[in-house]
Amino acid sequence: MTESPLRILLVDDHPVVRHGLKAMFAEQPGMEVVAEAPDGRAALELLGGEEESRSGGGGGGADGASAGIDVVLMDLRMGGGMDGVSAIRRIVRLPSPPPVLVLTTYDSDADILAAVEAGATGYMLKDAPPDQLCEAVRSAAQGQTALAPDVANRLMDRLRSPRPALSGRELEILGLLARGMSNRAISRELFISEATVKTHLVHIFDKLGVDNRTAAITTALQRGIIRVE
Amino acid sequence: MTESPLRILLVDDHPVVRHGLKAMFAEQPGMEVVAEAPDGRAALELLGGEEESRSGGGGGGADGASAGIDVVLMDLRMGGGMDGVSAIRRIVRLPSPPPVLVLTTYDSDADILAAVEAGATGYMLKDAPPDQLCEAVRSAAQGQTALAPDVANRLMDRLRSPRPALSGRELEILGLLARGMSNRAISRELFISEATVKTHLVHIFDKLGVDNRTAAITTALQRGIIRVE
DNA sequence: GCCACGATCCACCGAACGGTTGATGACCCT
DNA sequence: AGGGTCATCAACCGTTCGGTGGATCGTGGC
Repeated sequence: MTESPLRILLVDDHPVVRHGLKAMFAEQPGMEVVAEAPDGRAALELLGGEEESRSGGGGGGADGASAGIDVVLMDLRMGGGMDGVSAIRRIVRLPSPPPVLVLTTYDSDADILAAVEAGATGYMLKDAPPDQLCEAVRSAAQGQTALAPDVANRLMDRLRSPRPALSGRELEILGLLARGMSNRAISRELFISEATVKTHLVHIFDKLGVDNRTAAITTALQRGIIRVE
Repeated sequence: MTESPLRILLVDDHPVVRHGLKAMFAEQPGMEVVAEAPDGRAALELLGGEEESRSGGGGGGADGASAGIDVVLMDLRMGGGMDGVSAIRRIVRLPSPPPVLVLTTYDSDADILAAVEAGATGYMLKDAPPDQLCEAVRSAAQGQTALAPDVANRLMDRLRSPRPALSGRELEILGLLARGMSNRAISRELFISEATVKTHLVHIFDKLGVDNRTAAITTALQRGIIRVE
């Protein structure tokens, strides 16, 4: 149906993975890796999105933002450079943005939701078999959602039993909690009273379905609400 | 110097990564991927290590255990099948074991130490540039240690400021702690008194350099002493 | 305007936690 | 026999935490 091959932009900080995907797509008819980037920033530059300040232009070299890219394959959590989610958020704001298919190792709620909310067209895991991956890329290129089975299940679970979302302040306190800080220490850090910290904690425990701070940390980690490091 | 190419066994649960490594080594003269496995169990079978019970043999088909493999490239943390560390532990017990070079995403203390202690010849990270990787494979094939810079730094740090090791019981209690259990719950789980739990906790805090249970969990996670999931 | 929600604070109380000291038995190594 | 480590328990005490029931204030939506 389409005559020209799908032009793919790879964004992944692992040279090995980039190499593998490139080789994999090289074997597939109608798919071609035309660009690579080790992080979000480089990807945006390739897409012509780094020049946001140059508004109103349009007579530049590359025509438009898509810059000859039909689909972006994007890893999350890339060391050093721009985060995958931030990159997605920016890419979808480009004039005529290419669809972004996330390809990552992690399947935590936080990663999935952040990516989808940022505007990802699909979410695949790196342990997927090659043909599933190719199929997903083809779907994504046409703008259709492509989800790995595990990811789809997680989303369905979430819809079935919706978790109450933590407010911004609660997330902030949860983060400090996970650093091992006491209520008093948190209160001083945020310039609020200890009583307020306790109130927030009660709400956090409530929303997470736990009854003490250690359990709050571990369930938050499990659900990917917070992260170590 | 060596005339026949290095024969490599890849062990990784990600098809993409296997593909990438294969393509990468195909470009390198004197290196060749001759076998692949998605997990430790499959790797052992390829190496002829699944028949441990056949002791005293030696006149079988394949000569010895190495089965024509010069070096094993092994991921840790593979979904489903046998863990990478367990696989290494078994491989090095084979009659004439090939060197095992670990290639993984994670650089936590726990992973590195477990792998080295299990008998890994080297430890590289997946974000390493291809030529560094090839160099490491060559070194490993000759039985020489090959460490990624970050990994080497971590090990040196550890040697400079040796951490007191947690005892078995302390690790057990730390694990339960990280599940959000109270002292009383832990005591009931382990059939010991609450006083004993508290004593262990004091020792754990001491060794980790913290002063409360939440901080204990997070530093233990950071150092890779315990893991989420 | 009113209502919902989030963020802030207060007071009280019982339970849990953290720190200390001290003690016992088991085991291993020398 | 002695010294070291580990695991076990006890009593005590001050601090922190968790739970409850309030209260005020601002923002944003209907």
